[in-house]
Amino acid sequence: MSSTNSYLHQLNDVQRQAVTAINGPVLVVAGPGSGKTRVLTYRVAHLIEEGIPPWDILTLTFTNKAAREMKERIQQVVGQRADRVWAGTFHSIFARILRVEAAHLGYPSNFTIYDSDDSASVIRAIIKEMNLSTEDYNVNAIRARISSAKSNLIPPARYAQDQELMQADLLNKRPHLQKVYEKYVARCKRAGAMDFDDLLYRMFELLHTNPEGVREKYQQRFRYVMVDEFQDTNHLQYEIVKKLVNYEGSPRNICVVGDDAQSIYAFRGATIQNILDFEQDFKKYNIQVYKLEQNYRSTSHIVQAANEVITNNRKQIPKSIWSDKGDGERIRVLKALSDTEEGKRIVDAILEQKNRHHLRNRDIAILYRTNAQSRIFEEYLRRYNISYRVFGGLSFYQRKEVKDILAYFRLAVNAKDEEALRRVINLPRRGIGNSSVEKISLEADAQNVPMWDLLPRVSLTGRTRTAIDGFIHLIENFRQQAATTNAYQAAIYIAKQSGLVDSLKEDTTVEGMGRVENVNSLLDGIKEFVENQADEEPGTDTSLAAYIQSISLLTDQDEQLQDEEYITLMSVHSAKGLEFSSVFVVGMEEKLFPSFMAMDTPEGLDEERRLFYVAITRAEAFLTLSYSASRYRYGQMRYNEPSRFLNEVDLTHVEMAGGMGSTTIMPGMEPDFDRRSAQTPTSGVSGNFKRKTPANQLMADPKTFKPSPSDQIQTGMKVLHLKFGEGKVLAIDGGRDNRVATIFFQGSDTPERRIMLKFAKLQIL
DNA sequence: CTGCACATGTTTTTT
DNA sequence: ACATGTGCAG
Repeated sequence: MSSTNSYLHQLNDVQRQAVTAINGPVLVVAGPGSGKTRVLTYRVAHLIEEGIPPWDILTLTFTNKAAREMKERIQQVVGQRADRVWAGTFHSIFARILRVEAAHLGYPSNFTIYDSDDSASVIRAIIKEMNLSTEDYNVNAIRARISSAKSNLIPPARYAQDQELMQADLLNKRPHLQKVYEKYVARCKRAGAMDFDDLLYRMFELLHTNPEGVREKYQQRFRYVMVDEFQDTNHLQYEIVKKLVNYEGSPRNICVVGDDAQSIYAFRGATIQNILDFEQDFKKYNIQVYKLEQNYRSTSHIVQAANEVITNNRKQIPKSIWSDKGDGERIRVLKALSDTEEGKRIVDAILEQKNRHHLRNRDIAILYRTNAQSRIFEEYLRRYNISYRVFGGLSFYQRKEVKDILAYFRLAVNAKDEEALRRVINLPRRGIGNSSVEKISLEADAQNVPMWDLLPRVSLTGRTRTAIDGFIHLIENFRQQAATTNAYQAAIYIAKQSGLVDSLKEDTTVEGMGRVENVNSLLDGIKEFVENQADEEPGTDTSLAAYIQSISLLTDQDEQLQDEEYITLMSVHSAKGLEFSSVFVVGMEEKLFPSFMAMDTPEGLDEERRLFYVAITRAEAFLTLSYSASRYRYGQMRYNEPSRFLNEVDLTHVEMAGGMGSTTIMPGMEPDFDRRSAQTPTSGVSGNFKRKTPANQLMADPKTFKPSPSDQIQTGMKVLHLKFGEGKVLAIDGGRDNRVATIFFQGSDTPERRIMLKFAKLQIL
């Protein structure tokens, strides 16, 4: 039956093998644009067609969007049965299970999920209460360290015994970090709250301690497990997966799909070691490995450039991505003198492309290393009247006014939630100031009870006492509402009675009105939630608690957009998994891309390079890279050198057109503010590139290497190149600002190379 | 307790 | 540049 199924004919040989190998462990290494999602979804569809009950299948992804798309695509093949598959993010699936099993862990089933801001706030309070120096105890650094400890399965007690960790903290002048960690965990617990890491950690704990045989329950439940973006999993996630599938007598029907070259989240604990470990761990169970190497997304120049770039990394799973879509356009490189000029040139180029190639806005993306870079492009896009959308930055749910009202909702659902309590106990002002809150907090800590429980009996008098009693009454009232009416009714009630909306309305500035607007759209969203839930199946949960749960794992990225026509502006990180006809990767400069934070270590640099790899492989047909000689950073003008990554792209893939500003735009559209930036337009395209070199062939010692100024380099000189070693300059040609040297490097497989002197690092010998 | 001036710390961030 | 947090005077 299944062999005649049409979906199998939509796959190439390797893809089909990966889809139909349903028994035993499978590792799929999937290059960019190689049909990874297709394989994953068809594999699930295939399982169902083969008679596996959908509810036996678990697919874990990283984003809600990926999970949703997968469900939709499975549905297209197998229809409604797709709804019964367990498809979701690690966090959402585990949260769902943890709500059911919460009692085993000493948690209420309506536990709150703390986001990163909540976590930071808890840590900040602990540092303050312990009277630790806020200078040495940087909140974000501590949060990262706690997160990393949890991700590596090191609870506070084990942390205390770990000499290496304790020693490192001591050296960083944070000897009490372990104590902060311990308190943090205790506080989350007593607040009935789990942070993002807890959703994983507690899941592991549940399977590990195995109360009343829950482990076996889920092992039998999930007989087929799949993991997407496996290169992004951290140690803890892999340990959970192993608990689920790697046990005595297990069929070990586990399929992981990933690409080591696209691992860009090492900074938060993701490790490609998991891919290597997976191969080892399942070796004896007849593991099958498939490599998807055909790229269906991009033309050859782009794919080959990507291949070249990534070979500069020290470690990787060998693979060769190829495309049969033809050479396509060469990669363009734009140079600008300032960040403003970069903005203008990019937007000019966008206009030109739109005209010449009839691209729609949605075909185009501007990708950058840091979100702060978006502003200048926004400015020009606005001026040119091109619609765009910026992704990333503050999410809707992170806005203050939204968080404030959500805090009331959270409190109505779980009164133990201390972060929510701190947020709203004096909002709007009701005369319960910092010192009172501090007192309650310290007392709660001493007695190890939630702050909420202490409110009635904490020794405060007079006005404050009255205010607190009023607050208790208010929240009790809200709890009542939340328990008896649906989410929308309760939300409206709370918004009014809390006084929050009224106090927001007092601010009649544009921003103030925007905040009221945001609260209103939140309320609209809740209304929609109630209606949708009611539509689903009669009897589904439309409570405020259910609403809070549904949004606490959502981000802005999940927002479904109509097919509006806009240009996409986002960080390279956010662009992973997406594709566009035309991609502009901007800010290709040292210290920016690669980031100065990651430049010092080889591992950091490799990750930046993978990030660049991700960036360029987003492009289907047109790829433009740009850099600027200077830009503002933290309010200060900085001068930057072009990114070393530009050097790693072979010249053959780059458009060398000397086209001086060939980016003419339609007459009459030239904005006059251009005159304000008194910059002369630079001559068109340029770049600094090298020819193909084998990776890891350092022929000069980087420690003693000192590049000479490029304008001193003349014909006949002996020079040293970092990668190619010693060479002789045979000739120099090109314009004054664009000199290209032909250099003969002895012993290289392609001894004669043409190198752009402007940036190439050469030392005169 | 509240409001304002000053100081501080800035990569990326699926959840 | 800019937002967010802390300290101090009223």
